[in-house]
Amino acid sequence: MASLGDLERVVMDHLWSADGPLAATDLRDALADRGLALTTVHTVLGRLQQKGFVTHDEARPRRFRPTAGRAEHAAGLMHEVLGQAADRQAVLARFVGSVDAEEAALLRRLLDGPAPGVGSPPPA
Amino acid sequence: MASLGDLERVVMDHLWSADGPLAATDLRDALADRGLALTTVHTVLGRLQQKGFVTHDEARPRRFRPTAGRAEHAAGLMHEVLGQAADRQAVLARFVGSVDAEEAALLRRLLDGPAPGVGSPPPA
DNA sequence: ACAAAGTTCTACGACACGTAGAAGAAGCGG
DNA sequence: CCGCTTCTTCTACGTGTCGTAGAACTTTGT
Repeated sequence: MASLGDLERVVMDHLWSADGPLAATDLRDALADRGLALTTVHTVLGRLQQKGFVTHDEARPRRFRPTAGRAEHAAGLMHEVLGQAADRQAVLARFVGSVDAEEAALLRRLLDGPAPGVGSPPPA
Repeated sequence: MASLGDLERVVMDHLWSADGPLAATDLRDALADRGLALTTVHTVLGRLQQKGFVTHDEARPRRFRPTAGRAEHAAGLMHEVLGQAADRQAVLARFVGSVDAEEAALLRRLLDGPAPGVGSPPPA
């Protein structure tokens, strides 16, 4: 999985938080604090598209949306890290050993049976 | 946590796999397939040191060793990913939902009680 | 003390990323 | 239908990181 630059990550965050697909102008406005030119937003969106993180529809003011939800993305990264490790057991052991009690409890619940309501809803 | 370049990762892999600390020449020899100059190895080691991934002793042929074990590193990365996520529950749910049965069983064991023999031995 | 080996300093080319101008394409009000 | 505005694409530049290594300096062994 390709990695994200700073601006790329910020853009993805906005897309993930958004209710629906966003146009480039929406993002430029959302990132108004950076005072970015619209073309800059487009360049970033183009790169995100090349990397497979976003897609856009065919309608004319292109609307972009993430190809995977924020949680899927993060879980995917975790898997990637785990997959690269030679000794997955050891990694999982360290990982489990360092999660806090609350998360441990959550993990137990998740392992004992797919938690209803927190399944795998497709991204908005 | 800073990220690793390709060569940096290879070097770390060697250090992680090694029994004890390695000198620059050991690494040059271990990476003989790349035909790297010794100075190249030193540059990489210097950058790894700056990033906090390795330390060296004071003895004259400097001997380098990782500051954290391979598993600690991977687990740390997983935590980093998880920590950045807004909705940690959702991420954990996706993560657990996509590990294979064997790993799920391992996770359950690890959560139920620290697995003996796979504790947290400090890196060699 | 001298040669060999090790270490540090500095540098360069390639590439990713933030940034944006210029040019082309599409839609809209008249 | 037509020009104006907006959107999109193409291309480019500056900076930082990384792989790479030469040159110079330091330490060690004999």
